[in-house]
Amino acid sequence: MERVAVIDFETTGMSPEHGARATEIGIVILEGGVVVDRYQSLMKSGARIPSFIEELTGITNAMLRQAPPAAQVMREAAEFVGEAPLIAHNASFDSRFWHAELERVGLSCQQPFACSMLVARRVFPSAPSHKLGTLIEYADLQVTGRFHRALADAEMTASLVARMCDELARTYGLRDVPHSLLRKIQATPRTRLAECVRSFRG
DNA sequence: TGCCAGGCCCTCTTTAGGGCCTT
Repeated sequence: MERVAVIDFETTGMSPEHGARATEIGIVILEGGVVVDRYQSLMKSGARIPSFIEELTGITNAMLRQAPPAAQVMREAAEFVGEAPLIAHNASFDSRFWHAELERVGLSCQQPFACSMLVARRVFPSAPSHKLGTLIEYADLQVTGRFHRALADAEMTASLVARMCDELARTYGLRDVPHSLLRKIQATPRTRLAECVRSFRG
C-alpha cells in the first residue's frame, strides 16, 4: 500500500455538531505495511471532559490544562499528514472531528478516509465483534498500549489494516492492496467481496 | 434538567426498527 496516515481522536463526546471537542490526536504513517512515523498530542480546547470519559480514556481535565492549544496541534497534525490518504477505525466518527477541528483553524484537508471497521466486517466476518480491541485479539495482534489512547489506538488500527491487506493479498493473489481498493471494499456488500476484488484487478 | 450523532447492516426488511461502533 502507498503511504497512508492512520488517525485516531479522543474527544469529549460523540458529535462535534453538538459541541464535542477533540482532546487527543494520534497519527501513524503506514508505508508498505510498516509504521514509519508517529505523531501524538493532547490538545486544549477549553471544553470539559465528562467524568465517564476521563475514566474511559485516562485523559483528565487536569492533563488538558497543561496541553498545547488545539489550534497549534491541528496545524501540526495537518502538516504531518500532508497529502496522505487517511484511515480510521469507524472513520465516520474520526472524519467528523478531523474536518471540524481543521475548520476551526481555517484549514481543509480533503483526502479520502477509509474505514478499518467496515473493511474488517468484510475481511473478518466471523470475528466476535468488530470493535478495535476484539479485532486485535481475534487477529492475534500485539496490544501496543492502553486502548482509548489516541496513539495506541492508531498504532493498533494500523497493524489491523496491515493484517487485512496481507489477508486480501494472499486470498486473491494481489501484489498490492492500495487505499482505493479498501475504499471500494468498504462500499461493497459483504457477500460480494470476491467479485469486488477481482473486478479491481481487471 | 435532560437530552442532543450518524452511518452501516441485519432482518421477523424495503411505506422500519434496532444493534453495532466510535468518545
